[in-house]
Amino acid sequence: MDAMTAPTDIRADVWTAFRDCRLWRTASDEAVATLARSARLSQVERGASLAREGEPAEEFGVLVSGRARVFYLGADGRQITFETVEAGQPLAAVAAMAGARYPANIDAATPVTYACLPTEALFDLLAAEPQVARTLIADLASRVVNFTSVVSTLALDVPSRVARYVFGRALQSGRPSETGLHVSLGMKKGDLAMALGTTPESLSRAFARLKDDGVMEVSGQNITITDMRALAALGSGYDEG
Amino acid sequence: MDAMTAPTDIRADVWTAFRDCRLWRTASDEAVATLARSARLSQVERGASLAREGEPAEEFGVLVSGRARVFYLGADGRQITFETVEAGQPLAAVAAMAGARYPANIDAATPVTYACLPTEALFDLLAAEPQVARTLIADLASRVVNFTSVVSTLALDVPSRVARYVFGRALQSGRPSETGLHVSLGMKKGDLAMALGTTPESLSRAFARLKDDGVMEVSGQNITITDMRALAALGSGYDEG
DNA sequence: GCGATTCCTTGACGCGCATCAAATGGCCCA
DNA sequence: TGGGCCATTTGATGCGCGTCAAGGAATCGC
Repeated sequence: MDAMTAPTDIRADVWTAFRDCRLWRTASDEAVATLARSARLSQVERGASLAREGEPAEEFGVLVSGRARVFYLGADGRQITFETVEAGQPLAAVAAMAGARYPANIDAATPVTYACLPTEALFDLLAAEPQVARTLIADLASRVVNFTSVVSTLALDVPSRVARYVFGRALQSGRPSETGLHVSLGMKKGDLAMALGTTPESLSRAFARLKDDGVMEVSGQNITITDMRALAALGSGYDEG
Repeated sequence: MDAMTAPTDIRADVWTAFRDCRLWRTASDEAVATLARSARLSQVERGASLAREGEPAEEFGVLVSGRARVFYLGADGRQITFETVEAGQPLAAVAAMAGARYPANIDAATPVTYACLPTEALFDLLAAEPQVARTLIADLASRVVNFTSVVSTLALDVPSRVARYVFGRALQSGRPSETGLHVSLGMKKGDLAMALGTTPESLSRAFARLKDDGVMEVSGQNITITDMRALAALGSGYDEG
């Protein structure tokens, strides 16, 4: 992706993560290196908590390796996954920029390495390179837009949410074959259930129903879409930003 | 609020709306005036549509007078209100900055006057006065945080959503008395039902239940909170930004 | 004061989903 | 090959909420 090799005083994986981070995509290599140097690295095991709802957000992070899950903890202990964060993506940056408290919880979904930065480091970068602001603003705005899609997804029933998800996967990684469009779910069904704000049981029934209706075939994590038109109609409103 | 009077070539109400707009709170009066001058004014009646989901967002607006409702239209025609926009607040600015399509619909809840601007006008302002970026970023970030609260609210059952709303009202405008904390709902119950993503019937039952449980007394739009602790527990997770 | 409209409440009913419980299937390892 | 563990499925049950329908209650008009 980037021709530049890591500065010798920065770990290669850390450099890659920072350089890939879309918040400051348009920043210079030097500015990114400065940012990376001021970071504090942490390594935690699967299941560890990276942030708890309600704590003041004075730092933000960049995920170096592993996967983290951002979720809201309902009053009754039920949890809804907002998003899954992967290497090179910012962690809790929004709360930090808003100067607010964390609005959600973050857990490590796998063993995770992440870099921690004080919020001010980000504003220092903006002062040094003002053109980065436009990138950052566009990114934040996109996040707001994406959240509206999360909300609207929750307004649909479970089969529709599944249809929307599969349709989205098909758009970005579907492989045609003579029997239909092949798609992989990309995660275990239990995890998918959580990401869609439902339970494994209901998800299973939703797949059974979509199968009965002749929309798709299901075999483990592998899906064959047999009626793309019906799938699109079910997950209606989907648009890929 | 502002000592400055409107430039003579700008309508007083338009100037007030632009000067009050929090997106460029830190901009100079001249910059705001430039912005206001490049705006196109429109006036529509109650119920008119200001933006439709799916249309490309090449302009954004500032509400000069009246109230507008931002809502998502579910597949079955049900609608969920995201927020209510009042005078001096931006309209569809997020979608414009993201360069995306409108993710939601906007209707006039009352007769509305609004000013329309091309997206580039905003970026011109940022180029002229870079310090505005920080304001804008903080505001956008807050919006993202607020959206997470919308999502988490939808994860609660209806009585909890009501409790959360009343609790929030109590924090910002509760008046103590010997019988309890007096609060006004601030809108008709039918409107509140929509704002909370439910129906008037369910809202009515929720109030009845809260009354039975001894949490509050209800009389028209006037609420008397008799058990603040229980109310806070029901609407748990609330935090005032 | 009286009707008309709008708003709110109450009851009955059905649907979708979460929950509990149990059965089935896949996979690794001994 | 057999046992244990986990993911997935299936069935039964109950609850919350939206819907339809009807009955008050408040407000505004004249």
